[in-house]
Amino acid sequence: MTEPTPNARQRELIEATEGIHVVDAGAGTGKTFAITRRYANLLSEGYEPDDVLLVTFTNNAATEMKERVVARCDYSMSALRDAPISTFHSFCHDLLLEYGADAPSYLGIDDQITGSTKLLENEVIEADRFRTFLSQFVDAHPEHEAVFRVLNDPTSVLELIRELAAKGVFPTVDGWYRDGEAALDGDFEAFEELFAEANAPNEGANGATQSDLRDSLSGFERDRCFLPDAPGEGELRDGYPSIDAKWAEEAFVEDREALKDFVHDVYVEYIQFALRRNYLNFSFLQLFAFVLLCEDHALRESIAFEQVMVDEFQDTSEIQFKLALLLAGTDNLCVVGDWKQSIYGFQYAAVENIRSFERRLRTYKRELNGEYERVGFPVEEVTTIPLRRNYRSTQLILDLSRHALTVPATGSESIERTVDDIDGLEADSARGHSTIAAFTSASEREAILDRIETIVGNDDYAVDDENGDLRTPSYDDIAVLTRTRRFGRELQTTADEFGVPVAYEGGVKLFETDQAILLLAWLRILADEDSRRGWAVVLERAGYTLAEVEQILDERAYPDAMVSFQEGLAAMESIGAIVRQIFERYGFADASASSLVALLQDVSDGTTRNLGGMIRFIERSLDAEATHEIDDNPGGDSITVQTIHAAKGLEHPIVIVANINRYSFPPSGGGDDRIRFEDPIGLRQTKLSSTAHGRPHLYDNWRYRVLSACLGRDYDEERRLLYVAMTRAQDHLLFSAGVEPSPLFENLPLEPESVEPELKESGIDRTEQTRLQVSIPEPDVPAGQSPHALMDDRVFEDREEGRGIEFGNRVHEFAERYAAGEAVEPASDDERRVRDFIDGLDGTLLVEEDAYLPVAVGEQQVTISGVIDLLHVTEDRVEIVDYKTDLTRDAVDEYRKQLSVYYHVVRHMYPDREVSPAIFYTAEGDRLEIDPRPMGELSGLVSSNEEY
DNA sequence: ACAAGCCACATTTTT
DNA sequence: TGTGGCTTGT
Repeated sequence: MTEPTPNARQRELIEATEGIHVVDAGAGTGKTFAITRRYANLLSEGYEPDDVLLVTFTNNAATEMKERVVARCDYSMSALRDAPISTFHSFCHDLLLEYGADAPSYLGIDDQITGSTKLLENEVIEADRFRTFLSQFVDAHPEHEAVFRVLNDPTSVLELIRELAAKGVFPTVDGWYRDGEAALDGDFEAFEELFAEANAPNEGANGATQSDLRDSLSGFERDRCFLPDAPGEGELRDGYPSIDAKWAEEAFVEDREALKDFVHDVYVEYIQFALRRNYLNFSFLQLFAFVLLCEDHALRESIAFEQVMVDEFQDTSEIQFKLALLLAGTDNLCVVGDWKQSIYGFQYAAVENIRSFERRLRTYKRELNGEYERVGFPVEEVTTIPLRRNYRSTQLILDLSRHALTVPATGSESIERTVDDIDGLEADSARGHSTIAAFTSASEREAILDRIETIVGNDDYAVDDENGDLRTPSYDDIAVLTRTRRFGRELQTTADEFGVPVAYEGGVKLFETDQAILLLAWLRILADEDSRRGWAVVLERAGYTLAEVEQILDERAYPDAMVSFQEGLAAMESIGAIVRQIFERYGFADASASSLVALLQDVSDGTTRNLGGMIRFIERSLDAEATHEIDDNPGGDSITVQTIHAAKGLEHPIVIVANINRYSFPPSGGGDDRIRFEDPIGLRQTKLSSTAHGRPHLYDNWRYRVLSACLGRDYDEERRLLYVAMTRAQDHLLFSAGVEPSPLFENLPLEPESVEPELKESGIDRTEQTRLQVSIPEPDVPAGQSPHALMDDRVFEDREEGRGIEFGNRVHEFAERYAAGEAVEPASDDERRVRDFIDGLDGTLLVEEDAYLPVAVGEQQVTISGVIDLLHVTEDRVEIVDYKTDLTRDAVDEYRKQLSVYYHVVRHMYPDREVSPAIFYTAEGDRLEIDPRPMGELSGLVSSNEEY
C-alpha cells in the first residue's frame, strides 16, 4: 500500500499528542494509517515504545499495526516485539502472569494465579467443565434447589457470568465487589421512564389508541401458568388507552434475594473451580486484571502509561473502558472508533462507550475514584476529531449507506432518527460509475451466482484500479457478505455445483458444532465411558431442565425412547453406521454432518478403532481446536464469501449483501435463558419454582412478562451490521433477498428487481484448485484415502505416546505465535527447541504465509496451495522452514515435494534473493536443508480435488 | 379503524 | 419468543 500524505484532520490526530481525544473515524477514512502515524510521531517526540499503550481489537490488527509502525520509524520489528501493542485480552494475560498471583485474594479467594494457570479458549471444553461444576455445585448446595430447578441449560448460566464480568459486576467470597450489587438490583427510575414511554397512547385516525405496552400485553395469560398472586389480564389492562401506572412498581419490585444468592454462589465458586484446575477464561482474565489494577495502587502507578490509544473503541465493553482509565497515567488518552460500526453487542460491547463518551468518562472516573484516587487526571476537556473523508467508496455508495442506519427492521418499528441526523462521509474520488441494485429471487443462491457470472468480465461493472483507471472485474473483486454463516455455507455448496469459484472464509471448527457435541455424547453413552456426561448433554438437548437431568442421572431412569435408540446403536456394525444413525435421528443433513461422517468413517477404517479410540480422537481434536475445513479454500481467482462480522475492516470492489430475508436478517428468536441480566431491570428470572398448588411446578413469572414488554427489542445493531456491509463496497453494491425479504431490504430506497436465474452447469475449462497432496509412507497403519487428508491426520496419528495430531498442532501453534512475537511459553521440549531456533534468527519472520503455485497438468491449469510455517527473510536470503514433529525421517522424500512447491513460490516472491527450503525436526532440533525438485516434476504430484 | 385472537414460522454474530 | 398474516368482531 502506498503511504499517502495525511489530510488536515488526520494530521490533527497525528500531531495531537496531548489531552483526551475522541476520534470519530468513519468507515474507510484512513484510521489505521492515522493511528500508526500518530504512534510513530509519539516515538519521534521521544516517547519510548514502553510508554505507549496501543490497544487493538484483534491480535491480527496488533501485528499489522506493529508492521506499519516499523515501516514508519527507526525501530525494528524485534525492538517492537514486546511493545505494548495488543488486545485487552492479551495485555491482561501478560499482566496477570507477571503480577497477578494474588489477584484473587482481593475477592477473598485463596487460590492463586500461577505459571501453570492457562487460558482456556475453547468454549466447548469450557462448557463441558462448567456442566461438571454445576452438577457438583447443586449437590453441595441444596439451599439453591428452588432457583436451580428453573434452569434448562448450563451454558446460559456461564454466559450470564461472562456478561456480568464484562459489565464489571464481580463477586467476592462474601458479597459483591464494590457497587456490583446495585447493578443487579437495577434502576427503578430508569425503568419507569421506559415504562412510561411504552405506555404512552398512540395516535390513531380519530383520537388516541392503546399504548404499545397495553397492546403487547394482550393474551397475557395465554399458554402460561402464573402463580396465584398474578393479576388477571382484565385487571392488568383495565385502563385505556394506557394501563395503570402502578403496574410499573408492581412488576419491578420483587423479592430477588434467592436469585441473587444463587448467582453469587455459582459465580464465585466457578471462579474457584477454574483456578483450582489451573485455567481462566477470557472474561476472568479481564476481571482479575481489573481487580488487580484497582486494588494494588503501587502496581497501577508503576504500570501506568504516558500515552494510551484504543482502536475500535465502539466495540469495547464497560470493563475495557475502565481498564483503559486505570492504565492511563495521564490524560493523554486517545480513543478511535465509529459508533455506526459497533456490531459486537453479543460480546457485551457497549456503543455508549463512544456515543456518550464524555458522560461515561466522567461517570467511570467518579466510580473508580470512590474511596481512593485512581484516575488522577482531569476529564473535563475532551476534543473530538471527526474523520469524514472516505478513501474507499463512491459518493453514491456512501449516501445510500446512511439509510441503513434508519431503516425499520420490522414492519411496525418506527425510527426517530432520520438520514439527516447521520453524519455523512465524503468520497475522495469523484467517480460516479457505481451500480447499485437489488434483486429478489425464488432461488436466491442461484440468482446471486447468475449475477456474478454477468458481472465478471463485464465493463458495466468496471472497477477502480490503483492508478485511477477503470478495469474489467474478475471473481477476485466480488465479495458476498451474509448475516449468518449458514447462508454462506449453502451458497458455497451451490457454487460448487455450478462451477463458480468460491473461497469461503474461515474453516469451520468441525468438532465444535452441535453435531459433533451430540455425537460425542452418544459415543460416551455407548462406550460407557463418562456416560454420565454423555447423558447430560443428550437430555439437555431433549429439553429437560437441569434439575430433571440431575434426577434422571442419579436414578439412571433414562427415557424409554432413548434407551431403545441406544440399544439400536449398540447393535450397529460400524462406527460409520452409528454416526449416520445419530445424525438421522437429529435431522442433521448439512455440510458439517456429512464431513463428520466422512472423516470419522475414514479414521475408523484406517486404524480399526473402537468407540473409546473414537471418543479420544474427538476430544483431542477439540483440544487442538482443529479446524477441519469443510470446504477447500482455493487461492486463485475466486469470489469471497464471508459473514459481515468477518468483513469488518476489509474492503471489496464489488459487494453483494445477500440473504436479507425475514428470520435471517435480523435473525429471529432469542435465547430462552431462564436467568437474565438486563439494563435497567437488573437480574431477573423468567420462571419461578414453587409448590403453590401442592406439587413443585415451574410457573411463569408474570412480572418479567410485564418488564420485558417495556424493554422491547433493539434492532440498532442489525442496522449497523447492514451499514458495515454496505460500506465495505468500493465500486458497486448489490442487495439480494429471496421470496420473503426482510423489512431491512424492503424499506431501503431501492427498486428491487425480480430475477429468474438462468445458470448453466459449467464445469469446463476453469482453473482448477487443489490442495497440495502429499502421500506419506505409513509404517503400520493401513492407508485410507482420506479426502480430508490434512497431512497431520495421517502422519502423526497415534504414532508415539503423546505425539498425536494434537501434539503436532500444538507445536505448530506455539511456533506460529512465538514467531509472531506473542508472549507464549514453550510447553514441551519440542517447543523449547523451536524457541531456541527462532531466537537464533536475525532477519524478518513471516508466519503462516499462504503459498499458491499455478502448475500445468496436461491441458489443465491447477493451483496448488499450502501454508508455509515460517519464512526467514534476510537481506540476501530467504529461508523456508517447515516444522515436523516426526521422530523418524521416513517421510522426508514426501516432504521434499511439499517444500519444493514452496520453494518455487518463494523464488517468485523474492526473485533477487537466494531461497533455501529446510525442515526443522522439533524432536531433535535438527535443521535439514532440502534440495528442491525442478518445476517440471511437480505437476506429477498433484491430483484434482473433484471428488471432494 | 381498531382490537383481539389464531396460526405458522425459524433459532446469529466470535475476541 | 416475536413477528406478520390472517380472520372476526365492534
